[in-house]
Amino acid sequence: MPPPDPVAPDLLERLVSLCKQRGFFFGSSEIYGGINALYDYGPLGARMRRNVRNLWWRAMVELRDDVEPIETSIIMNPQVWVASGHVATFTDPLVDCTGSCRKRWRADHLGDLRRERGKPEDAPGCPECGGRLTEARQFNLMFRTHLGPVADDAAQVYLRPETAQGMFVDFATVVQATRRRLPFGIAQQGKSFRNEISPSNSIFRTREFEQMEMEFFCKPGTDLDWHSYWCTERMRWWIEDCGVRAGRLRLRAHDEDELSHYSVATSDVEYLFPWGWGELEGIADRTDFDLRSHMEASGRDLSYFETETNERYVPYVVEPAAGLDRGFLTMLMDAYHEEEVRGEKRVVLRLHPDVSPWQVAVLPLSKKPQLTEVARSLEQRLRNRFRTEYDETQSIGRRYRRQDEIGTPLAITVDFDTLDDNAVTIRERDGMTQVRVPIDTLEQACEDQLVASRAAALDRARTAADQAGQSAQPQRQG
RNA sequence: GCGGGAGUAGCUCAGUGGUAGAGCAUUACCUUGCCAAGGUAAGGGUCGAGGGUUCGAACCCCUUCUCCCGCUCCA
Repeated sequence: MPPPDPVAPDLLERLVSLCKQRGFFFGSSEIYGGINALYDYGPLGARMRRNVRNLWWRAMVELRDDVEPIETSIIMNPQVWVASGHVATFTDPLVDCTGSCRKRWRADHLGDLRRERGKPEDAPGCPECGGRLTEARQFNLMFRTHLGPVADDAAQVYLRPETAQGMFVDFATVVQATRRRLPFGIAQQGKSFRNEISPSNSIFRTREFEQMEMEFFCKPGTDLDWHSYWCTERMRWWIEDCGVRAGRLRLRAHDEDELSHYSVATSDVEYLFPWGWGELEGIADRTDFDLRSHMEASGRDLSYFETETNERYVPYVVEPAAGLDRGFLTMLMDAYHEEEVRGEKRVVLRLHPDVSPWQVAVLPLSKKPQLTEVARSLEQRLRNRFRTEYDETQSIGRRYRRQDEIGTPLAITVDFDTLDDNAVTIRERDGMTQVRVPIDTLEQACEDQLVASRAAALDRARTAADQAGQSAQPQRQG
């Protein structure tokens, strides 16, 4: 395994600061002092987050002929969570050390933790210091609430901790409605909620988050092949569609003793964060566990009849489940660069042009009416094709930097020559190069530049091991 | 819950008993006219909250609230 790339240790702090300042994301409810581990997405963040979500939708639904989308309710019949095992087992049993180290442990991991420290698995007390441990307390990670006006046990419901169960529960209905034959997938994006004991690392682990999940139903025996297929495809998506550098990504197969009770094979897509490798997506072969559980609990038949072979079976499921917020954070961190330009620090987000909040910024060289009028109407015109922003405040250099900082790949500048030659300059973010193009063909020129920008993003994602902290050579022309 | 860190301007922070500050950011005007430009001016702070000590508290003492980081959590 290659050594991990060096990562600036305070990168997260600088990025979080930038994100608040520029409106990507920030703590929720801040005027009331905030609330632990919950976040709001600001104007730029909401735009970018939607772009990421759309890229997934495009790749997983629109460009495929074997996936159907659904959107299921966040609150479901509570029996769903009994059948899925979440009521019984989606818990963290915790014990606290009352000895010298005062650490908190997972009660069900104590044996492993002791063994890692060279102690017998059944040794008494704290794995670290041997101190007395408290009784295990059970924390169910599901948020509870009540349905209807009476807050009694009968009305007890849960906020979903994963979107997946919606796909399982609706499997037969989707098959019926779409006349689908296996193999095919059901996909959905949506919020999930987990009352995490210890959320951490900004928006990486939060209690409210958005999942992008797809359950791919297939014939038993073909599941491992499909698992392999989806591992490849999902890695491709992170790198090629989102521009995340391959050198910072890895696909890690779970060890046998690490597998969930329902899975025979799971691989995680992981990114190298400043705090270590973190999971962006889990690709699990869930076998027929979920459908079978719901068949038993509901009494409904969720099996599938294969007409070609006259076989009836319960489908196996391969599930690629990605975290939108984690992907969002990953793309920001992966794109963040600081470099020296003419003795000044330049902060630039080398975001993929399909991810960046804006694609094209339209800037009059100065705030003279004859320039701003042209620039404003140009921006209006380009809106039909691109995500555009107009900015006329302050000096042109400052505005270029401001756009760099939020990852806008292209800036169009209207100058005094424009009034004579009917042409404008397009300035590109990464190389800071400029070309002059006639206004008549501006849409096509922008499109060409974005194609080039996508190619550059792809090239960087595939080949660049690590550019953090390195200075790119500034280039200039025109 | 435990341990650590931190709450002062939109952001980053300085200010350890004597009139609340800096840089950046924001707004307006002037100048300039292609890579974080110069000038002038303006706006913006119950110094997290409460109590105490003191002639006087951002600063000392007590209480409290909140956020951040870690405690290996599987999106």
